[in-house]
Amino acid sequence: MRLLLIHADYIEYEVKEKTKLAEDFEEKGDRVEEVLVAFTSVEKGDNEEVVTKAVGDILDVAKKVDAKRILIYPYAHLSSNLADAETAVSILKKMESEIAKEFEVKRAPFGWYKAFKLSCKGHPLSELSREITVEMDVTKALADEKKVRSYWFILKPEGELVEIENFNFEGYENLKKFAKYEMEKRRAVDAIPAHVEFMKRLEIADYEKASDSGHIKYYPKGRLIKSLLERFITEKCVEYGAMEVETPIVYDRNHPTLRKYLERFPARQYILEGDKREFFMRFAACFGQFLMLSDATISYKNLPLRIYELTRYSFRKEQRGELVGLRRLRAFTMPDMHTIVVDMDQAMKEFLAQYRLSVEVLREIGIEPSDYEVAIRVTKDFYTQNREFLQEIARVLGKPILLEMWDERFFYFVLKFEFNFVDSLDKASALSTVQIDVENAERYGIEFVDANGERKRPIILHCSVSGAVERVIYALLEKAKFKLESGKLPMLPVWLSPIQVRVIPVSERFRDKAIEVADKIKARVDVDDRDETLNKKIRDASMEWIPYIVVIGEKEIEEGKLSVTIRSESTQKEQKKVMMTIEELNERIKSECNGKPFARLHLPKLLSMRPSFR
RNA sequence: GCCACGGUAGCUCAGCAGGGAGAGCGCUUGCUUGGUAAGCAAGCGGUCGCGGGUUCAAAUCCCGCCCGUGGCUCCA
Repeated sequence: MRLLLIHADYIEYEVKEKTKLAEDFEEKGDRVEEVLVAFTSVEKGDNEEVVTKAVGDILDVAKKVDAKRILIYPYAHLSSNLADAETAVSILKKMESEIAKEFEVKRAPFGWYKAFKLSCKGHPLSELSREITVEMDVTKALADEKKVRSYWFILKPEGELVEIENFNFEGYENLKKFAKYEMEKRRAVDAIPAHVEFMKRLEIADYEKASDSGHIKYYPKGRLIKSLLERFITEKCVEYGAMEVETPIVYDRNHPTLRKYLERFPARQYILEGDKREFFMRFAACFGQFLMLSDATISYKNLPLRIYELTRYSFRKEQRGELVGLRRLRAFTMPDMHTIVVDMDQAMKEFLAQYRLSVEVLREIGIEPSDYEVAIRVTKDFYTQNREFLQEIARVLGKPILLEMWDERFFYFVLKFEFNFVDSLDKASALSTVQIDVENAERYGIEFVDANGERKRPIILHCSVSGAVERVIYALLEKAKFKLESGKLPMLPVWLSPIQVRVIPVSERFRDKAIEVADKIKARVDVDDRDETLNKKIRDASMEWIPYIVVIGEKEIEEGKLSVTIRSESTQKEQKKVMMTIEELNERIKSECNGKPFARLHLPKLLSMRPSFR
């Protein structure tokens, strides 16, 4: 709603002509003296809360300027995002009746062309404009969330549930850090997270000042890593049985179904002005997929039914202070799979299967169960009814789990798990997650037909099998930091290393030979043909975390073998050098990358041809 | 969004009780043609984050804004 408030000696108006939207009005016009005129545009999405706020504002001003009465004057020209006429009239009437409780008030008719004369008093407060918006129902939603009470437990692998203060954390240091972080959310550190330095130095990614905060640019090496992860994660979901789809990135903010969802979750949306409508940018793929499912004809025979999308991007306008490197962004890429199932029994079976899938996906990416901690969030009711099921989950990884129990359900789900990575600064961030949603099938009108021909509401599972791809990269880089601290050499898994093999000629004379060898290696391989010393080139390759460094000179040519420095077996003190044939090297790399997608090098093969991006 | 600290060459940073804009790395050129973690030399390179103010004079002092990091908060 937009308001223009003018404190006037008088206003005089005369109705001229009806528009199509006009409300009934018998008189010719009116003259009101010593009045605060509230020129008002009712906008799309305005509701009772807006009325309350607007009335509060108008009364405030009226009292401050000592006006004797108020006139509500519908004035469309203050906004380009007007509400429909019916809503506008009802809102204006509501304002009138609310103000009438405290103040003398009149209202000019809606939908007429009117002539008016007005004498503005001209004192400092005599002309004011206001824009009244509601943060959806954010305040209410936040208040509701605060009311939900959490109880913290540790679920032991044998299935025993222990109150957190009675759990002995000896031998579970990481879980202790995580639990502490979750419950207290306090931590004083004075360091830049390790991955931020790595992502810049390795030319993976960097901040882009010309964009909004939390939007990142990816250099060729970063794009390559990200692309491989995206392909891998997508393949795993499709292999699991999901149908890949693609849905829009922006949605109507006032779409009846979506609006209810937005109100329920006080998100921080990016808002986009359309020609006629106002849009928000998606924060997950739920909307598009749910809308697609609500139009689908689904039989119980089709269930469980899974659809999947890799969102590039999802947008969340997180608070400035929350944004850090690749850990939390305002635009991120997330695998988002939704599964609809017949009933809670099937939901639990799927939940367990997707839990196992998430473990497997992270493990193949290079993130082991020892690298993360499991959290389960569950309503008290669900826990009480499904104790054995939760014990079964606890057995999968055989390690204790942090369990948060809510006395009532506030979110749309009754059960959720997350895998949380604890980084070098003891900060925890969620990777994989699955939730059992008992609310959105109803909201979106998603149905299936059961064996008796009756329409039923399914239960929906939300699954992000790896969590945001950017966050996976963050976890891999932070994990590399741990390696560095333990005296080993930091590196990425071979299948994700932008350059897998570097061939270095001992001198200019062996350049062509080096290129020839490089062409026989089946991997992402490049050749350091720069005019630098051998030492320098070895050092540079090492600084780039290249898994295999091959040196070519007289000796290698004579022997017909390669001198290979293997990073994963070297330490900061000593390099592991092995003589092997090209075939042996190829075989080794092949086995390390088995089952993972491969992308060719998308940088010039010769280092002399390659720019430095920073 | 709030509080604190930071932003100087492509990168990492020094200079900051006001008065010549610097170093190392990188880049270019020349010498060097090497055997497993930085060969030598010269040169190029800067609206000192942006905007305003104070001053004879501002990278340096003051105000506002932007970006980053930590904390608060938050994380559908």
